Amino acid sequence: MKQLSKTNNPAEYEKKWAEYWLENKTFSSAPDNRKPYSIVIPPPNITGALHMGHALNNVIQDIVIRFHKINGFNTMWQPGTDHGGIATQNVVERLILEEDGRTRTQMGREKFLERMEKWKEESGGTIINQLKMLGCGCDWDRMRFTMDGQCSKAVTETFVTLFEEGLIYRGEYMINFCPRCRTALSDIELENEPRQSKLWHIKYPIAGEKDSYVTVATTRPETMLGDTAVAVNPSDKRYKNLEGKKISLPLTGRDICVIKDDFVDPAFGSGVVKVTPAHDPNDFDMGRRHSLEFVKVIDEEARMTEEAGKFSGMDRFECRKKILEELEKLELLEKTEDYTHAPGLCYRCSTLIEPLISEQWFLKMKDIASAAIKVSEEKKVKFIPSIWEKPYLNWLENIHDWCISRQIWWGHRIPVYYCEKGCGPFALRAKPDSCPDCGRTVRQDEDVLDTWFSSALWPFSTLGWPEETEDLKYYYPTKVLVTGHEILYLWVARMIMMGLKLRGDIPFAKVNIHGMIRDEKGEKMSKSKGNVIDPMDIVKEYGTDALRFSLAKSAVPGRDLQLSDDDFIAARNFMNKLHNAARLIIGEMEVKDLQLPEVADMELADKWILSELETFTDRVYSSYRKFNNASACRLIYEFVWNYFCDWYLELAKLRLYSEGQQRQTVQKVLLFVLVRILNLMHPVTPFITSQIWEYISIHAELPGKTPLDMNGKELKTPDIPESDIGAMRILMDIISSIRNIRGEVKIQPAEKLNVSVKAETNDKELIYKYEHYIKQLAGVEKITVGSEIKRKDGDAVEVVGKIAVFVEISESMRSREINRIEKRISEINSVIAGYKKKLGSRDFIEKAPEEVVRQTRERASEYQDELDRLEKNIRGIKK
RNA sequence: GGGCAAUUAGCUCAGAGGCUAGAGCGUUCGGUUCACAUCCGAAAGGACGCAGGUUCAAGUCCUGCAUUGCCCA
Repeated sequence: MKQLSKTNNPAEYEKKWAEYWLENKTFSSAPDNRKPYSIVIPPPNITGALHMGHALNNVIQDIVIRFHKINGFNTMWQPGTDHGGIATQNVVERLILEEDGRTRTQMGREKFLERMEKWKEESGGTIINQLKMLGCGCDWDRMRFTMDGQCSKAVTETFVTLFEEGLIYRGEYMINFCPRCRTALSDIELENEPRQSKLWHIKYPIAGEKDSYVTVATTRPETMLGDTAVAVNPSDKRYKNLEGKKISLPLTGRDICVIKDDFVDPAFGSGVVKVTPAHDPNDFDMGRRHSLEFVKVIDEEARMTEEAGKFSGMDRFECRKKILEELEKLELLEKTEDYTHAPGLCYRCSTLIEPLISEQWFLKMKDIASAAIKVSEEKKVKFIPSIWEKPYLNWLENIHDWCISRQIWWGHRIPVYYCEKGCGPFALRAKPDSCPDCGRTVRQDEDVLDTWFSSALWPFSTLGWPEETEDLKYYYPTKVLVTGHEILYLWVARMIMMGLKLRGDIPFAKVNIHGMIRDEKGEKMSKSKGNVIDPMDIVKEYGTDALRFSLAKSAVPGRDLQLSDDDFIAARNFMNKLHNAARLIIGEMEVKDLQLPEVADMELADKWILSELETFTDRVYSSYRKFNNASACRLIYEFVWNYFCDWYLELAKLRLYSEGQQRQTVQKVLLFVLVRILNLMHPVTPFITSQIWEYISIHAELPGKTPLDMNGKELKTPDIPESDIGAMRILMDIISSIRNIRGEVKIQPAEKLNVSVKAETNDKELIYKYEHYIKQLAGVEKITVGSEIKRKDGDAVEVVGKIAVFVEISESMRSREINRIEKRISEINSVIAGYKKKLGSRDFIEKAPEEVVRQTRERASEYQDELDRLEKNIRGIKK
């Protein structure tokens, strides 16, 4: 008989199973007459490697998929990768700079894109391969890439459709420009990080008046060169006198006007603000309201323009220094304060954003957004947990038009063409040979689309849209999207909007939003902090299942996860526990199939564990259905360790190591429970459960080839009378009592005890019948049971309901026993006091439900009984 | 400035208005038992952030406050 090893060794079998699922195409799916259960992966960027966030996100999805597959759904998990626009281009730009010292502009667009393709081929599959090793049950034959032919077609179709409807337009607006990435960013691609900075108070002389000036405060003195006004709040009485006057802008020789605008906060600085319409979003709006001049003094490379006069060509920070020096010399710098503010940073490279005016492509969002608001309000799309609904709605209600053009090369080139003569722009599904209007040569728009433009189409572009494919009909809408909250706006909301707009239906019915991974100190994991845990290191050290289990167990809905080594160790130990339980069961196994014995042949423990199994199964199922994997994991852990192993296996040994009919009976129950456990655990820990399943299959025939191929819940457990469960609990309580005495009074575990039990008829029979349980688990030599049993002098005592347990102890242990009982008595006294107070309240008796009152009375009297017995007995010991 | 969340054992966290508020780790005591020392048995450890309120009954619901974190402007 093949034996399992003494400790679980995941490295020995994990690779085998990962490959098994791939080679057997276990998770391939095609439309059929079963109910579909489809999800789409949040496509990871082709840059970089798997981090804990990916691991968590994908483990959750795999749990969902495996759970539903076990339950008979036709599951389809759409895998793929995202081209990752700016992020990916940055990586390759750095690479070519290292390789041969060239920038992308030196290299040229065509050559650069070739290099990008090559790089994508070489390293683009890293994360996907790691996901395969984690056991992720994607339909790998359906692998997509946001820039492949299929997805690109969807992008073009979308752009042209929206353009034709007039929803996409080109315009000159203030956008966020990253001078390092050299591209526009949408307003949600910024990050704000508080920075220690200064607030400079600068004196602006009033034109034509000697020694008369106003003071403006700014965090960006270099933009003053582009000021075209100063503004005050119309209600600010202090500055009534400025009306009609001009300000002589220092360092430029220009005179600028004074405007009144409600935007100005009279409490900020002096109440006068400088207005730089070309370099600040708020000033831009003011500039428009007051028809101010827009003077661009900083360019796309963050250098000062010609307009900056003698500062022209300087870097923006260098210019700031120079300007401050000069103002100082002119005695125009009134004061400098420390100031903390949170300027916008590029979410890809953390460079300080430069607000610039430029011509970009925008998508009108208002109407599209209102449809997305409606489906959430009508609960057609549900957020889990629901707290995310409000931020989602709030964002949509205040939505801005989406700047979709990017000045980079890696991405979907905007399908817009211009005629050399000036016809157009034309948005077209295919590049025209010549201008549709005049026949001259055309050129394509230089810009590419925002990465998120293509990912917004992901749930249907992957299924063949714009073609009306069978896949699309069968799998769309998908059932649930599993993702983190950091891309709620960037991605989730946009998918819903695009799904509704282009497909006329929601892309998914539910959005399961999980937390973020933090380290043991609660800090965000980041490369710069150096506190990242590489999931692959954890896999190597503890095994994939341990990684998966600890992630799933920590992922309480709506909360961030804090992970430390302890979590992985605990999960590893649990896997080992399961392994060893299986080892015990399989090692002794003679039964050939999954048939439970007749209830009449079962012992009490058998009935008890089957009943508990049923209860736990229901609770685990309900947790899985609510996407509460953490709860499912905790329940499984509790059942396997504290019920099955600690109690049932220990009791099972009695029959397992004996001869006769009962040896078969207990083996049948053991196998049944084990198989159900494997089924319940499989979604979280697919490797070890498959491995154990395989070992079982050597000896016995199971209804499925792996835990995935059968639904353990369909194996019916018999109905067990409540009284049997109660009886088992009494026995367990007696055992715990004896163990408690042993531990507290410090009797060596090896020392066998003599116990006498005072019990009435029914209980007496129960204890007689199952005295071997007590002997086995409490280390008891001899038990005497009777209704007339009297405590012998010096015996230790415990009370279990109506039963009193007496344990013979030696003279030297008496004082410990007295302490123990006295402590217990004072404990019970305070409990009883609580009950008395409750039961003494007329309100409680009258208003609480009858059932609660009855229960409370019962418990109170039980405690009173226990107290009485203990008090009676302690006198005997003290004698 | 607005919003949201969190605050429970030394640590990390669970917790269906109603059993004496739980687990894991850590701590203490005891264990070479034929599945497992990655283990077994026992114990200690808690005004559930503060102050009010609702309720027969509040860790749980409501209000305010404090601290921390996140999102939005």
